[in-house]
Amino acid sequence: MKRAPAPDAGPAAASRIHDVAREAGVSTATVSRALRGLDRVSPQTRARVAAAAEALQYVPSPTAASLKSGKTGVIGVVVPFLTRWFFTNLMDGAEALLRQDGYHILVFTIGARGDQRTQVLDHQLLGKRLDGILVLSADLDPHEVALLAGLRVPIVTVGLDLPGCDRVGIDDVHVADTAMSHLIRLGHQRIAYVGGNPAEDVHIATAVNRLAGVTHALHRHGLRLDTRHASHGDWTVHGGVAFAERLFREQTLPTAVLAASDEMAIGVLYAARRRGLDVPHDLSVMGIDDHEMSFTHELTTVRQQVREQGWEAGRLLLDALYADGPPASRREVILGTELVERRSTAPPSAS
Amino acid sequence: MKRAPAPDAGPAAASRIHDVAREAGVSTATVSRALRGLDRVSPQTRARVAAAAEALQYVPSPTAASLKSGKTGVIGVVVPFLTRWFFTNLMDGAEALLRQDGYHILVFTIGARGDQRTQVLDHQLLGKRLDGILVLSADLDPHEVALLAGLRVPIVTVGLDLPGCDRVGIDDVHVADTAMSHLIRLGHQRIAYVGGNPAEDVHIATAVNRLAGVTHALHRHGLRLDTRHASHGDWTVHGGVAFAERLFREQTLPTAVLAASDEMAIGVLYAARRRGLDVPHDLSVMGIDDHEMSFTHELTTVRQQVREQGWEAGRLLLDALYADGPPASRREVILGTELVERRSTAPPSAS
DNA sequence: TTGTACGCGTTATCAT
DNA sequence: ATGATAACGCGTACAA
Repeated sequence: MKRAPAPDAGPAAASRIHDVAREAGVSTATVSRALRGLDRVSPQTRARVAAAAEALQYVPSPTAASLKSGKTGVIGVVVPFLTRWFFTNLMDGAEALLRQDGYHILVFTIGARGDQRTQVLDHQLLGKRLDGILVLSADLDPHEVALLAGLRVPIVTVGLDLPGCDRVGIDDVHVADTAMSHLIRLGHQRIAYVGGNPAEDVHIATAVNRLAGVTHALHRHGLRLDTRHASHGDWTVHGGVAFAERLFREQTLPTAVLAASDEMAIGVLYAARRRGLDVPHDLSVMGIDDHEMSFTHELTTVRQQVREQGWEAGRLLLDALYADGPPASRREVILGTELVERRSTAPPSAS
Repeated sequence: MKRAPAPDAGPAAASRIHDVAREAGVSTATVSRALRGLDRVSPQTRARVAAAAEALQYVPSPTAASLKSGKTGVIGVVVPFLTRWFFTNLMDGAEALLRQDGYHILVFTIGARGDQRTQVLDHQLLGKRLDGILVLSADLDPHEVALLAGLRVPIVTVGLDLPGCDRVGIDDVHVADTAMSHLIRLGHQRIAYVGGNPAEDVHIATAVNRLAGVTHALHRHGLRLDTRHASHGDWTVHGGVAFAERLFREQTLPTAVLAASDEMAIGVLYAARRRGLDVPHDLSVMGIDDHEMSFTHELTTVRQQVREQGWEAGRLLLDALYADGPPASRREVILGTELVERRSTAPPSAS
C-alpha cells in the first residue's frame, strides 16, 4: 500500500462500486445488479452504469464479492507432479474447461507420498479458499482425504476413487489386458512386466488393476508371470531403465516386456539399446498411455485420452457446482482406450 | 449454502474468530494477534487462544483477511502451455519456492498467440486477485503487457524482457553459439538450422538470439547458413518433423542439423530414421535444452537449468513482495548452460 | 496487555 | 425498477 502512484500512468487508485454509482447517478445496489446482468434493471440505467464503469475502469473486487457471496471462483487442483506428461495433460484439459466458466485454477503439487506433503495440503491454506477440488491421480493418505472432505466442497477425482466423489478414469484392467493380449497374440510366451508399486499406490488402483489385467490375459492363455521377470517401477523412464538392467542380468531373458506406463517402456527401450539388443528382433517392448514421446520411440502402446479425462473432470465439477444441494447420485465417466501398433513389437524371433 | 450439514461429520458450520474469542474468554482482537504471533500477548493468553482455536478447528477466512489487508497470498503464473516440458518445469520450480512462503499459484494458460488470448488475460479476472505475477516465457502482446502492468503488482519474467521487470533467463546467443560451434568443431560445414519463428515471438528474444548465436559461430569460421537449409518451426516435435521432411527434399543435404529446441531435434531424428538415414553416420543432429527425453534419444544438446530458472524467478518475486515500496533497481539472473555430448553427433562421414 | 469499534468493497434483503 | 442498509469475517487504530 505504500507504493506511490506512478505519475505517468492510469488512475492512481482503483475505483470502487461507489464511484461508479455516483458517476452514473444511481445507487451501488443498482450498479451491482446492472453489471452482473441481473433482472429488474431498465435498459437505459444499465447502459448508463456500463458507461460509467467503463469510464472509471471499474473492476469489482473479487475479494469483497467472495466475502459476501461465499464463492471464490477458484478450483483447487491437487496433483502429485507438475512435470509429468500425464498430470500436465489432465490439468490442461481441466483448466481449459473450467476457464470457460470463469473459474480459476489454484495448483497444489503434493509430490511423492510421504515427503513433506502435510505442509502442502494444509487446513490453513485450503480453508474457505476453494469452490471445488479436482484430485488428479494423487494417492492421498487418509488424513489428506479427511482434510479435503472437511472442506465441504464438491470433489472430482481422476484415476482414483474417493468415497462419494464423482470420478473420471479408464478401465485399467482392460487396458492392461489389451496390451498383454497383443503380445501373446504375436506369439510371445515369456513376457516380463514392470508395473506400479501396489504398496505405494494404496489409493490409486492403477497399479493393482493393471497387474490384474496382465494376469487375466496371461491366465486366459495358460501363461503366468515369471516372478523373476516381474517387478515394479516408479512409472518413470529411470524406473524403466533400472528394471531393465535388473532383468537383463537374469539367466533366461523374456522375448517381450510390457511396462505399465510408456515412460517406463521408454526406459526399457533405452536400456535394451545400451545393451546391444535389437528391438523388436531380440526383444519386443510395449507400454501403456501413448505418451507424447512414444511415437518418436516407435513404441507400441495402448492409448488413453488424458486431456479428455481432465476435461470431463472439469465438467463433472461444474455440474456439481451449479447444482447446489447434495448430489443426487455419484457419477463415473470411463473413457475408452485404443491399441496403437508401432515398431517396438513383433513376433518372437526363431532363435 | 443450501448444502445441509452432514449429520455424521465435523462441525456443521465453520467457526469464526468471534467463536474463538468467546471460547477463550478474550476479544477478537486478541485472538487475531495471538494467532498471528504478534507482540504484546501474554503467553498464557496466547496458549488459551491457541487451544480454543484448535478445539473449534478455527481457520481464518483468507477472503476476509484479504479484504482488510489488500494481500491475497496468490501469485499469478502466466504461461503459454501447460503441457510442454519447458513451461511445466519452470512452474514446478517457481511453485516449490513460493509455496515455502505460503503463497499459492493461480494458473493462466494463454496458449499460442492470437488465439482467444484476450479472454484469458482479462482485466476482470485479474483485478485485485494477485499479489504478484510470474510471466513464464509467454510472448505477450502490447495490450496484455499493459494489462499486467496496470495491476500494479511486482512482475518477474523468465525468458523474456518486460520494461522495468526483474528477469531470469539464460544467454541464448551463447547457448546457440556453443551448439553450433560444437558441430563445426566436429568438422561439419553444411549445417542446417531450424529455429523459432522471429515473426511470431516478438517479445521473446529467444528465436532472435539463438539465430544470432548460430550466425556468429558460423561467421567466425567463415561459414554461413544456406537459406535452403534454414527455416523455423514451432518448437515442437511435429515442427521438427515437418522441417526435416522439407529439408530432405533438397538436392544437397547437410551433414548436420541444429535445432533450437530438443523437441524439434527429436522430430528431426524421427524423420531421419523414417527416411532410412543413420544418425550420426549420415547425419548429425543436435538440439538445445536437454529435454527430459533427450537422453533416451541419445541427443547431443546444450543443457539449460529450467527448474532452477523457475526457482530463481520465484525468489526475485518474493524479494519484491517483501520489499514494499518501489524497487531500487531492476535485477537480472542469468543461469549457466552446459554442452552435453551424446551419440547423435559425430564427425561427418567421408562419403 | 487487552478490548472497542470501525472499515475493507461487495452483495442481498427489504422497502419504496 | 431502484435505493437504503445490513451483513460477510477479519485486522487495526485507538482507547483503556
